[in-house]
Amino acid sequence: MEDEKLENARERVIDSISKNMDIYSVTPSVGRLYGAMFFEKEPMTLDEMKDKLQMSKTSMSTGVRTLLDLNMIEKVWRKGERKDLYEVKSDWYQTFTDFFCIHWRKGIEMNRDACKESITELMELLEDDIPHEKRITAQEDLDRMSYALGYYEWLNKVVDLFESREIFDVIDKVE
Amino acid sequence: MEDEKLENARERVIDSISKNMDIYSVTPSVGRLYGAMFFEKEPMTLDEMKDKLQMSKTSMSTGVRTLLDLNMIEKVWRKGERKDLYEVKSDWYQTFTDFFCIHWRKGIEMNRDACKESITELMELLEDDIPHEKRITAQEDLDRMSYALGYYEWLNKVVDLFESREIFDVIDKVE
DNA sequence: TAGATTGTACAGTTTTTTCTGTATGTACTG
DNA sequence: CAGTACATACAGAAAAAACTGTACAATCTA
Repeated sequence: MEDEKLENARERVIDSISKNMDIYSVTPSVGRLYGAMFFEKEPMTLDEMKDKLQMSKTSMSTGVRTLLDLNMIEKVWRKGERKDLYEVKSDWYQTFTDFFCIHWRKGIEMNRDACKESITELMELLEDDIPHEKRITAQEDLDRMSYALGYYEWLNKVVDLFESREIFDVIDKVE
Repeated sequence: MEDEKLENARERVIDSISKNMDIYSVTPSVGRLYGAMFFEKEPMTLDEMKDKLQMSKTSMSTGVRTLLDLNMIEKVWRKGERKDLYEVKSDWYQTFTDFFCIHWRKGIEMNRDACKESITELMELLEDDIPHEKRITAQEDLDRMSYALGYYEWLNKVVDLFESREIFDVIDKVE
């Protein structure tokens, strides 16, 4: 009776987390795994996960690796315990900023490099004596890429804001 | 000759954009479509896209819809033109904040509601006379959910920061 | 109104991703 | 050292997603 109510309350939240974990580019199964771990008092073993979620141990293994890569869970060491133990990282603010930073830095860097390289090429091209029409196109592309570069610079600063934790000066954590 | 250089410069950037569009949860094909439109001076029709990308018109149609949903491109009206025309939105800062806000609000709202509902249930449960052990569990779950709620509140404020454009007071746009 | 033209719904195919069971390497235990 | 317990690599099966071609509804043209 009380069990059921407790279970329902948990299940609702786990379900919601699972459904929304796609914002972290993660499959619902992995989301469910995270949700399950979130409510577990003790760190979990792969076998416990597999029993809980009724899935293969292999899936638990890969799911755990995914969550580790996302810095959402961590490995716990406990003496005399042979199995690996995992629990969710307790600081969700940190988890968010980690994800945000990794996610966007990745996208920024590569695009910025590509833009820089192409900008150089186009500038060289513009020094040559080329048909007027090509010159126009080159100049337009150059403008576009320069705009992109400025945007990436801004975005980088936004990421810095989170990475440096200054964001918490702007928006206080909620206790 | 110049054509080739121009093409190379573009292709490099389009390629990079395409590869990195997964940060917008978008397939490389759609990323390539976006990249192509980015460099196109004039708004494009579906047929032009299909010729450019050598893909089916259906794919262009769904791709365009995806990009429209993301507020990354917009429909352009031009008199005497029967075909639909599309071009990339020019304000990338706006595009970013739109995406950021939609993306995170979605995740927040549902989880927050789930937490609220479950919190209410658990509080009711705690008013009853229940076994000590259950009481402990209920209280622990309650704490976890309250923490989550606080975090979501914070995240909401972060989204507000972007939506209200105050972020540009914190981090200036780069010209 | 008949005849084109255009965008998309839909069904089927291909490709990609997720999931599982077995097999294997590693590390602990006695 | 043999024996056990564990996590994961790998290959194949199942499921999901992306892509295509056809069909059709809506809109324009004459």
